[in-house]
Amino acid sequence: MLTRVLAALSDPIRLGLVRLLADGQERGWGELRAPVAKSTLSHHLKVLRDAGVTRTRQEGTRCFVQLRRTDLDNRFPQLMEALLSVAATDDIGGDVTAARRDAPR
Amino acid sequence: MLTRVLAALSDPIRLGLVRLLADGQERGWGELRAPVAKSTLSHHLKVLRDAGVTRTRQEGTRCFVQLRRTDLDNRFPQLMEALLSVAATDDIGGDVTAARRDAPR
DNA sequence: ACCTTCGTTCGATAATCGACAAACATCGAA
DNA sequence: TTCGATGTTTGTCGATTATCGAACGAAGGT
Repeated sequence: MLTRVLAALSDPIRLGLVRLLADGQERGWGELRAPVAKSTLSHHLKVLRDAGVTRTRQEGTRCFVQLRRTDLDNRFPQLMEALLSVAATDDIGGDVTAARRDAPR
Repeated sequence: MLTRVLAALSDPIRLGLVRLLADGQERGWGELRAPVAKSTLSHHLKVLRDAGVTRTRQEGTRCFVQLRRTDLDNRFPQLMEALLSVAATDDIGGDVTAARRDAPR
């Protein structure tokens, strides 16, 4: 549902997460750095997952998040491109980053 | 703010209103037909106005609503185009219509 | 002046949301 | 098997949201 996706992306932190994943690279949950508690981050990732924006893969005790770019592009042509472009220009969710893969939490 | 616009458009009724106004034509408030009370409709129009999506012109005792298409296209290139295309395909907010200009309320 | 129309604003209510800490579940390592 | 690391779930808080009906204020018409 389009409205679901728009609601999911109408939060700066979630949009920041999407920006971070925009290169198509899978990211480890533990790499993600956002100015919220981990339970809140888990919540945001669940919202994105439930809206069909991201996919989560579990591997042992840790999991990896990925943007469902091709699915989104099929269902909502041009939308992510337009969105990511504006979000980058305005640096929305710029406080969401990724730590080095071997960085301590 | 992008997130503000996304939040504004994440409601089916508001997206329906935007679809209705997508042709650039100005519409009389009284023409608008949505399955909500008039106070609720007023609220939705205020949300769209405050997000910079629409403009309202008052003329005497009635007012006219218009999509700020060129402003939106300048600020958020390609966004409305992508959004309106998907919304049309999925018929989101299809229960929002416009009555004939001389129709009774 | 009075009434009507039009849209906004005001409460009220129920639902949802973002945030946190704390408890929990799972899995690998020691 | 005990421990530690990793995410999720739960409970709670305050803020926001969608909705309604009713009251309101501004114009215009009678």
